[in-house]
Amino acid sequence: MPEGHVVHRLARDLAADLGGRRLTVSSPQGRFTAEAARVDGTVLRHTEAYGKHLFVGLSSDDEIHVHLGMQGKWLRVADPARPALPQVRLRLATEAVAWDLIAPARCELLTEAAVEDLVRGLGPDPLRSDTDAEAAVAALRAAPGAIGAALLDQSVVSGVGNVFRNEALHAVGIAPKRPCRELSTSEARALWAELRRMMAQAVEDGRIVTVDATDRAAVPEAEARKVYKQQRCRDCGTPVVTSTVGGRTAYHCPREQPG
DNA sequence: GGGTAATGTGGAA
DNA sequence: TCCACCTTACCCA
Repeated sequence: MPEGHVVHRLARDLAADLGGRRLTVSSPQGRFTAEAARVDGTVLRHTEAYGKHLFVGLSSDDEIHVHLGMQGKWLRVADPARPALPQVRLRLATEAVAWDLIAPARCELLTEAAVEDLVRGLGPDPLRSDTDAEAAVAALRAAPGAIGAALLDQSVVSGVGNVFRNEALHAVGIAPKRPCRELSTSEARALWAELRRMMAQAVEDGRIVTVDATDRAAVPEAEARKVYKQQRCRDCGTPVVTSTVGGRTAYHCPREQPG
């Protein structure tokens, strides 16, 4: 269940397994059958993540665009001879390995021009090296409404989901309901830097762990965050406050995130 | 075995 | 603001 770190990690892992390889493309579930037939036998040229969007570029000049939505996931299948489950929307296979896409919100073929249009509508992605930090800071300060809502708006910044917005705001001591226009430049800079740090760490970990731990992999999922879905703040023990911000449940520590 | 929430988004109301 | 979508995981019985 994917925020941007999952998509960036997938771009990397798919490229490692499938980059430069000729693909057998199929849609066992049937909702991508015509498109799969069109690109079956093409070579995977590159993969790219932008926000929560994944693009798989093929030698036919088609791009497969995948958005996982809330439930989508890719499963790596070590034995490509093993038939896919019937609910698999898309299988990308070589003779060595297969990747199966389950329950995506979107899976479609786009032209490169259509990809550019889509990406143009996305705000800066903290996980990309080609983003302008000062532009991101300006966009955050200029956004209408609360910072907790702006962080979920993919046209303001992209790739941030409900876990990162709550954990990053906590890390920099900003309450989710603070209006964007009230944020100082230094606050917005700290928030952007924290998003970049936290999300990059999550790409490496393959999960979101924001508590301090020597062995990050050993932290149980339910205890991996400081405020998100926590009863008490894992820094100071203060009861976590829940509210609705930007249409989703926000979590914050009233002591460390005043206002 | 059933019921529900879920790290998301877009369209209807 | 609500709801539908796609599926899984976890809780409860």
